[in-house]
Amino acid sequence: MCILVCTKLITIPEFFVKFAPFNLPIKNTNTIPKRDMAKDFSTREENYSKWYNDIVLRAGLAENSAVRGCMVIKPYGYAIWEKMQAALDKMFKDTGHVNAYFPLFIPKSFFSKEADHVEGFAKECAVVTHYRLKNAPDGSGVVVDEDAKLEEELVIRPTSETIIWDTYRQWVQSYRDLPILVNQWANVVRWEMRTRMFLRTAEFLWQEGHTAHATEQEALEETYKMLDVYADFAENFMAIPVLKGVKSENERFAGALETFCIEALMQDGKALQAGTSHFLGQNFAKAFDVKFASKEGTLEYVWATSWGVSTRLVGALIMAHSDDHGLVLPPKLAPIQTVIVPIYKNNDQYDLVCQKAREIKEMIEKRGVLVKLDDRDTHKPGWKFNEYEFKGVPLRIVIGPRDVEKGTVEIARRDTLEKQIVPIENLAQTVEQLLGDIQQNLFRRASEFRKNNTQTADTWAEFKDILDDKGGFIMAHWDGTAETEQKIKEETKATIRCIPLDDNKEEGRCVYSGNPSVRRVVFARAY
RNA sequence: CGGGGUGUAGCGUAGCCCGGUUAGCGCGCCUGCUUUGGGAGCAGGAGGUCGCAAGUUCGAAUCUUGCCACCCCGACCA
Repeated sequence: MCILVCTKLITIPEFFVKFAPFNLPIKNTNTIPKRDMAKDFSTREENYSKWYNDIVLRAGLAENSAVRGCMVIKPYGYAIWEKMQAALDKMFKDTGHVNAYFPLFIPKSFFSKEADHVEGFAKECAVVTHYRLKNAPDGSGVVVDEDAKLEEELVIRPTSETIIWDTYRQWVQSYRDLPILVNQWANVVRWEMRTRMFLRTAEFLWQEGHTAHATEQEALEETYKMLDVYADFAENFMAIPVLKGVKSENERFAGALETFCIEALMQDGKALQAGTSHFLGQNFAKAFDVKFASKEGTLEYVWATSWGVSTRLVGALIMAHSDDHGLVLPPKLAPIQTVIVPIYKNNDQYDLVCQKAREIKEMIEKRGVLVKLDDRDTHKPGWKFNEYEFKGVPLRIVIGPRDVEKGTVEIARRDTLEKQIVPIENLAQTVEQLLGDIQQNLFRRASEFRKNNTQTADTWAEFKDILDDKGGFIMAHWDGTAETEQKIKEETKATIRCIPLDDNKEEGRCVYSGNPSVRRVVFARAY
């Protein structure tokens, strides 16, 4: 499963910009290895979907499992998720949130309480109906014990609003109990028809924040605040520029009054929603009867938000930065930031070089850099180079007998594939600086790409031409109706990704209907 | 759930039409020697109920039927 093959080849715009020479006083050997086309993984241009899949599998991020639509996240992929979790969790705590955990199972009846919400999720819920197995009478294995039918069936959470709001009713009596600023790290299940590793799986990992507030204003502020946290994370950790905006009615979260999102652009010109923050109004408070006594002594329904990002971000990370040599990771999210590969011809050299390598490792680690020394004798240096390149390790340090003699190492950066010889003296500082450069360069490169793939369309013909050509974000006028949006989707598969939060008002005519419009919105084909 | 396709070693595959020695090859794996600054070479070796079940036949990876799994396209979606 999950191995998608594109029906047509997508041209990947060449966006790699030449990187400025390092501002370090060192010789640049700069031999960029050619990609060996005989190797058995795809390029972006050949087959983008396959390229994506090959990276996930070959970089050891995840693999398909025995359960259809579910993946096994392997240690290296999980390590990336853990780094994302660590950064986000800190940001949540820094903005006053605390973690908690709510059950995986939700009583079926909870879903009937909020009409839009059930409408949105009913079609993709896994349901637990029994609680016991027994041996089959004919000895063919185990079967469900029909006598163990649950009185009330349990839904495996597709999201936790219902169980959380049922709980919040118990927690809230007075304005003094507010706000509640809770986040949970959890798995959820949405029974998807078609799945792709990380981008859409039946079960996925995420965090969901659920907050309760006394006033509409405060809840709205929370919604915006968390959107900003996500945008900050995307740009500063993932090195992916994102558009902040509000969703159209069609794309809004089931049960929300307003859904805000960050939208990122992938290298194949498709958009990917990288995070959402919902203003839920009083919908859930009313559905679950969560009221509080205000200072004035009146009984009010509380105001709510929810917000989340998922393991889908790992997919975004892959598609935003990686190249035909494999994964490219931004240093801030790389489980291994620098790998050291020793070169040697015999045992004496091995001992000499590895001893120096260990010293270097320690020196760099003192700066808080995650370093791995690969001193395995079971693989050759060339093999290791390719291995770590494919795994997206930002920096590689190579040290051999000649280096030990001269007090140098070779250092290669993954983003530009450039190599240079640098002195061991101050190496830790060099590494630190290069990691910072790489982080910045990736963001700059992705921003450049987005800029080059964001176009305006004023006519319907233009609109369709852009989609047929290279895709990307299309800024176009829209008459604000769901009907027009639906028609555009049916004809082109492009949807409104968001209505940007910026202030760029501009009178115009809807690209489809010709009706008046006050601003451009962002269209794209999306994941 | 509709339409199409594919199941042969850990992975990728040849053989299938037109049934007939011991099912072949590449990668990977194991052993030994030589190697090690961009995926090492040579020699030897291990590994297969040919998706499952039934049928046709002297004989089935190959033909027939049924089932299962997976993949692709559509509807749905973070």
